[in-house]
Amino acid sequence: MPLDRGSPLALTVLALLRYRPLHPYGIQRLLKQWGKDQVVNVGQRTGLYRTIDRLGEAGLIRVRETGRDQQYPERTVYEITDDGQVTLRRWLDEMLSVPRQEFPQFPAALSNALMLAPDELAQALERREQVVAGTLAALEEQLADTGVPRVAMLEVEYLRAVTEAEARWLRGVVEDLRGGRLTWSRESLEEAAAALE
Amino acid sequence: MPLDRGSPLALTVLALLRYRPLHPYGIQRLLKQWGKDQVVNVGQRTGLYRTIDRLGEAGLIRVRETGRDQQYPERTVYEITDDGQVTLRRWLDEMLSVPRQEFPQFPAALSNALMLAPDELAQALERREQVVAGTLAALEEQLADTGVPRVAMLEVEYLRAVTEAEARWLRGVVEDLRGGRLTWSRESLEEAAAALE
DNA sequence: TGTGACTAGTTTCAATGTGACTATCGAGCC
DNA sequence: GGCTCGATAGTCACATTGAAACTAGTCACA
Repeated sequence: MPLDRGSPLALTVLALLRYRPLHPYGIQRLLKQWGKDQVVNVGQRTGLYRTIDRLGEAGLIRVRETGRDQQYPERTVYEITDDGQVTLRRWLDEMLSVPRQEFPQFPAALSNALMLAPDELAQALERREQVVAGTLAALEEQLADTGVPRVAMLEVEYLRAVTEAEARWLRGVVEDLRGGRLTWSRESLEEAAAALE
Repeated sequence: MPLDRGSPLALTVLALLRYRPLHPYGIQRLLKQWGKDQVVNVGQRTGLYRTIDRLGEAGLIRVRETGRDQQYPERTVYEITDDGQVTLRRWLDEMLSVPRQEFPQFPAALSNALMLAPDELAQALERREQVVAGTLAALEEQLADTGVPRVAMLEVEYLRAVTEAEARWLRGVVEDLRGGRLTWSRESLEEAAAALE
């Protein structure tokens, strides 16, 4: 059970334990406090506990101590092993350098856009535009907050870059739809489909 | 079992069956032929069969006929139901208009960039740059191929937009790393971490 | 004494990702 | 004839992931 692939959560847990031994709940709190909940799914604790179990079985982390600190329930504190340190580096390097084929919902949905009438599509994309503009603003705000070294904000920079591209693209398409520069009809599409097949 | 959430694959299968009743293997072939394998995971057939089962149980598709055409193994041809038509519209609208929180690997990895030395990070990101440049070129090529109406290429347009943003961002960061405009040391980071906690 | 918020963890169910495995048919090779 | 190869079609098994519900103790406060 060598655990050859690193999930975002597993990577982040390992990295955090490298910084300091901690118990699961503490990991969750610290990750949220550091805003990592933007990029890893720490919301559902189930996933966190399962990840920790797997990391333990693979020997990448181990129990350091277990005990209680009067007012709190029992806590199991984990620490990273040497094996964990090595694996962490490997995972990080691979996840950074090799883009992984993922299948987000939006492009898949877009690829069926022709099912809708131009006006319906415009409405749906406008609603998306609103939300995306909101998250973009939030990202900008985070970047404006100085005091944090840039290297610790790279993921926010990256997210801003791609979110901005999405927002811009959405604006363009909606304008084209509203301006009639992008249209289609059932007939024209049936021809095209027939031609493809 | 009303199946309230649509996965990329489920959406695409429904959409395809709306266009024409077909058997699972045929669905896979046609999706690949239409290049949908870029945006939905049709590579592993297991997922496809399971999706079809679920769609059937939910009453969104039904068996139209099952039989064999001498030289081929037995085939079960499915068709979409009225319920399926309605659900398809609902899913499509929602997937287009409401961005779903997803957790891709790259941002999660990036958020641990400070574990590496500046030079190591630069190397990893350069390797990524290469690959991303390649996929970007492939997307451009698809878009240059005229003959397909624009509405049928929206997902490619979108992917180009965000991929281009990623490529540009990567170039910028690598340049800053190589030029020494983006650096850090263990000490400076420990201070920052302490301040955050 | 009750209520809500925080801490900590478990259980359950559904969906996804991946790889390996079985089996049939037709075509070409020796 | 016997052989392999590739396309067709489908199944099995296993691990991971996502989301929600459920249990339970502690603390603050009214």
